[in-house]
Amino acid sequence: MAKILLAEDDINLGILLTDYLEAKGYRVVHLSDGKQALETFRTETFDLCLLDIMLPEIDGINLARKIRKIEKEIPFIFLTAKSLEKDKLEGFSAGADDYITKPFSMEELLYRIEAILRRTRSYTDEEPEEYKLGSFTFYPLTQVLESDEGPKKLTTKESELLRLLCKNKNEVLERNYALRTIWVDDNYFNARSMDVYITKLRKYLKGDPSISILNVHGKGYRLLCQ
Amino acid sequence: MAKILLAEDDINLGILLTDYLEAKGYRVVHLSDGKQALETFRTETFDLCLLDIMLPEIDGINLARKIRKIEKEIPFIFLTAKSLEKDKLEGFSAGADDYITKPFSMEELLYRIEAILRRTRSYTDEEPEEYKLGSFTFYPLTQVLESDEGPKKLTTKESELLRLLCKNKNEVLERNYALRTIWVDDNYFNARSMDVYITKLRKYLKGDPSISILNVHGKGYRLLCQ
DNA sequence: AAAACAAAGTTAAATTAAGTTAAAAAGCTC
DNA sequence: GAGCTTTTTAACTTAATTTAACTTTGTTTT
Repeated sequence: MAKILLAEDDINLGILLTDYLEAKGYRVVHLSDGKQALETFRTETFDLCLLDIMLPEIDGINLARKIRKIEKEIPFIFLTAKSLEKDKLEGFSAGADDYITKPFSMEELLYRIEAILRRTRSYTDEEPEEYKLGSFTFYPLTQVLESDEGPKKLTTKESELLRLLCKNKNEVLERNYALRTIWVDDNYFNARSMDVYITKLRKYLKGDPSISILNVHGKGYRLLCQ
Repeated sequence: MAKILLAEDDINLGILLTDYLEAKGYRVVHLSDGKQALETFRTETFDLCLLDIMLPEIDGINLARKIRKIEKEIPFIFLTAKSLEKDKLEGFSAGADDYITKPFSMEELLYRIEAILRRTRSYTDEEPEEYKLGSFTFYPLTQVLESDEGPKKLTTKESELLRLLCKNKNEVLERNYALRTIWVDDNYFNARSMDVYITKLRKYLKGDPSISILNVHGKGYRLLCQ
């Protein structure tokens, strides 16, 4: 299971988070200042960093920059008490993968952690070069969907959605899972946006009647194919 | 972390800058006149100089010229209260890497410092001699892109952009990161300029269909190659 | 089973991002 | 400072994504 570096100076919150995440099966190393966190990062390997923005010694954003220099691919989630836009911008420029404003629910945080680990793993884990879908072949890396008619270049969003459907071929891909993975945030508007993309994918795939994207009401979608 | 020489005679601003940059993890040595700054530069080593143009004893521009004689490669950023064009011109002729007009935000300054350090460091870090891109070979140091057709000399901007793409081969190179690294400032016009360079690079690389520069809408570019 | 509600589907418009090409401006070199 | 290259600006085009408005389908309530 994933190993998480938690840098949080509020001791109570830190312990709470550690206990919760450990209960969910993660390994958590909790440090209460930026300097210690950096030292720890140098000597151990982690899958994800959970950094408070306001930290003694080295603040979260600079800590992230330093960590990024050591390991380019590691994902960050920033925690912050203030919902200041400025922080948010700075955070993203330091390479934040996500951002959560205090107070937040443990469950919300867990969702985001899982979404990020899924995203980062999915590309580092061996990604299939191609998916066979009836008379179609989908190449997720190049974002191309090939049919008898010839190749069709997909947009990023189309391709990511089709990729998730393929990974869960013949099983239910949950709406929220997809939204969190592709759109990060599963709000109303992103959900509408996803509807539009489902329509587009159905249109692209309608050449072969053995392939279809079924809706499972209230749950998600099932990509059906032999 | 980088060590910065700050020459600023406005004591309040000097202290403010020193505190801010130290909080961001830099080591800062603050001097309030040109003579002291030069003396200090002779006895210690720095990674970057932040010089006010108006300084007692030796003004910022002449200070820069003297410092350049001691260390040829050191980057400068000039600070000035007046937005006088004349100053700007003189500053650049003295070898300024960047220029910031008071009043400026601390964040703005930080961005520029980071962009410059990235640029100057990236060349001292071990840079690959060549990148293999399908049937192309790109030599970042000599700025040459070689294909079956023969070698093509790239311009500085073309080469730097291709270099960043290569460094992030098969992953997303973020637009803003590239803009800040190559163009220093990620404003609208520089972004348009970068578009132009992407078009140029695509044209140069179109000889090999296995190589392509994919756009990831709202994020950046992905240099795709086997 | 009709009404009420919620979820999903469709289509088009609006918005924002990116692509292309040419011309203008800025930098060099001799 | 003429003649070159490089870079930026401009004008315009195309494309990706989101929003909106409206329709259909499924589920629950009474």
